[in-house]
Amino acid sequence: MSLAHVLLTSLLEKPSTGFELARRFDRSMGFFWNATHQQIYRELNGMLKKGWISTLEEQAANSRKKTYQVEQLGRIQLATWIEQQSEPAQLRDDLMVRLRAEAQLGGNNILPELERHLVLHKEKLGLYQAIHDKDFKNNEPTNRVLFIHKMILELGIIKENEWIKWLEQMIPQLKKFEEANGTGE
Amino acid sequence: MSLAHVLLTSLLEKPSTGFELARRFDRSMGFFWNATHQQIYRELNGMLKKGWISTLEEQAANSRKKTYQVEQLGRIQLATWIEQQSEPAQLRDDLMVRLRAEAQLGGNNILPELERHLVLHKEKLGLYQAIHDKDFKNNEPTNRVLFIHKMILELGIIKENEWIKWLEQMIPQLKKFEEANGTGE
DNA sequence: GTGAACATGTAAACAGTTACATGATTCT
DNA sequence: AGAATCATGTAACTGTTTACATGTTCAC
Repeated sequence: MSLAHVLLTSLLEKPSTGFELARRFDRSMGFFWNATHQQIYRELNGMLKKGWISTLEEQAANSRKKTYQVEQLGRIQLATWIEQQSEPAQLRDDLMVRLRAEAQLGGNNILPELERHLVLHKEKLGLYQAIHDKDFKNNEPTNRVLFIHKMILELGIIKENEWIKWLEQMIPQLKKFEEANGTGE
Repeated sequence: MSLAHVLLTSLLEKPSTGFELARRFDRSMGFFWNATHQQIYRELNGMLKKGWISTLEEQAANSRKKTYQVEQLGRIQLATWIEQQSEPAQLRDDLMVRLRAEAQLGGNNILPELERHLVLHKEKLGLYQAIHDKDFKNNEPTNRVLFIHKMILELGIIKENEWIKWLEQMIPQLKKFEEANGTGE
């Protein structure tokens, strides 16, 4: 159950509404965890009941908007959770399943999807690099928090780069097999 | 719902029992998809009901063992599914959540977990490389199916390598922050 | 004032994990 | 005969996704 802890971390950085949290997931946070707004609201309600977080009082009474902040209980929970071990995330990659299925079944129809993914990975890389340029430019952070954020971002960049390299090797080689097999299938 | 299609692909390669499928997941298949035996049995029963797969008749009547094979309906399902688009798999990485939480909360307690993960990734890399050496040695496969299997395996190797490189950069730098902060606390 | 973006929620369906239980086969 | 491994299953729970519904705020 990491979602609660992602949210706690995010709220520690800045008290926020559920909506803001969801949006932040689409940015920096999103490349190692993501969640839909429904999941987030449910989790926030749960944590509110357990007393891990609370809503800010100052809110206008006529608004539905609720800004959450972390309570002491939430901090303790997060600190306890950090100590726990977890196994490396296991891949669950639809594209690899499709690729292997297509290999078995034939049809030579996987190329457009590979090319589409190449574009998507390039876009994501561009986004990450833009954040990197903006936040870390050329100076090495002396602050431990910033250093960790930078390293996490760089891991994201590395992963996108590797995907791109792999796809750029895969696509032309599959095309060769297609040619070798003749034009008509 | 990819699990069904992973199983279909696996069964196309070779008719198998649920147990055999589960075991195969721990090997080559497992590095881009994995499932517990309970998931597999449930899915197999579901596909059996839908007529995508069937059991071999030849089985001894007094055994509980059931060997499944793909039916025409299953092939059609798989072929249809391959055509569909899917978004790149999104990461869900506990370790990154912990790292970012620890950055925010302090405590300098994440290093042992990073070192543990480094060992795990090295072990996994060793396993993949052993499979690679065994199956593909030094000769480039001319067969399209084998070529795809090789490329998928190499993607796994690349990913483990990148993790190792990243962790080997991260760990000493975090140790520096620890030292800079003094021995106590 | 109306449309876009902000903001929150319920309900149902689907997928994945954990705990528990049991039978069959093979090896010693 | 007993242990290890092979093999399958039920039940309960937890987590995730999708569809649907609705109210609020801000800019034009």
